[in-house]
Amino acid sequence: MPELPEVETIVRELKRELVGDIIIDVWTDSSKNLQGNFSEFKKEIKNKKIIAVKRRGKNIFLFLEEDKIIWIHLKMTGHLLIGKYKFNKKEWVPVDNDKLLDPNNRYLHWVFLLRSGRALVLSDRRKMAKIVLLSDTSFAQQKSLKKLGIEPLSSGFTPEVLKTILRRSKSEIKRVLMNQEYIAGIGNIYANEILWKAGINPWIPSNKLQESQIIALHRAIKEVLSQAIAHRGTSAKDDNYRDVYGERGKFSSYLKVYQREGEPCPKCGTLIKRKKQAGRSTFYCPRCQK
DNA sequence: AGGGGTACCTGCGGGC
DNA sequence: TGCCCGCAGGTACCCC
Repeated sequence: MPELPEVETIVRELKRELVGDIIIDVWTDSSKNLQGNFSEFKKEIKNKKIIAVKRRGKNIFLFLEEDKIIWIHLKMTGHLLIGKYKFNKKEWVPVDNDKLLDPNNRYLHWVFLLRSGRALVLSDRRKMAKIVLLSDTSFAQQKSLKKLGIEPLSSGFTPEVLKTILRRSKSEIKRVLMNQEYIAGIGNIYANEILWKAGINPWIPSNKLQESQIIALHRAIKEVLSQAIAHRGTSAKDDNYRDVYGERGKFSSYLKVYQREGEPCPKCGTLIKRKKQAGRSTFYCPRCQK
């Protein structure tokens, strides 16, 4: 589900809301999300204070005292919500009635009860989200984390650096953008939007991009991602994404091609096309992105 | 290396 | 209405 802008929005709020709070208990009906044993996990994190929250690519890390790190990847449909919840017969429901309408409350699978009386909740319709308990040492040993590419919004991500990345691969440019080992955090929505903005064909080999295209691509990556963060992420047609308060992301109304098959390209009026690429939908303007 | 496919899971919407 | 199909923001893994 969430890509860099959504995860960044979530993490900023988690940081504000959770740092200093203490996990007093944890409940789940879907221990498959967890790598490892649930009772062990519970024992390790119970009564630990949350001291920091960080993001890396699409990964979320809750740093607890005594060298415990909860690593969460939301995958396609994971959501983190904060609020007051109560156990009603056999399911958790929000105490605040306004939140009953949040579709994610139907799929609550993890509840972290907090000393403050609130809960951090993971909703996950497709149960693919991943939770792993790490220590500083095991954190440093995680292969998939070690392999993560550069943060596209960091100051180190310059046009020169992008050029070096692109020259390394003959793969189609959209695949490279979505490959977390090259650049961390871009998924299908933003890859589509970025390539449209830069006027680049999603199928051209990464190492064939012209200098001017690399400059345009670099600018598009920075602009699209930071604008999406400014609008608190994207809740697309299926209304899936919500922030930790259950609010929609407002970048949806700024999407130019994603889920706009058959609609006119905002630049030239040609109808937007959709084609399968690497098992995903690629939306593009056949005229602007030749 | 790089492209294709499937698996993990579940639900929704469209077509017939 | 009911059923089948394709689709979904991600990623790991297998095959050629």
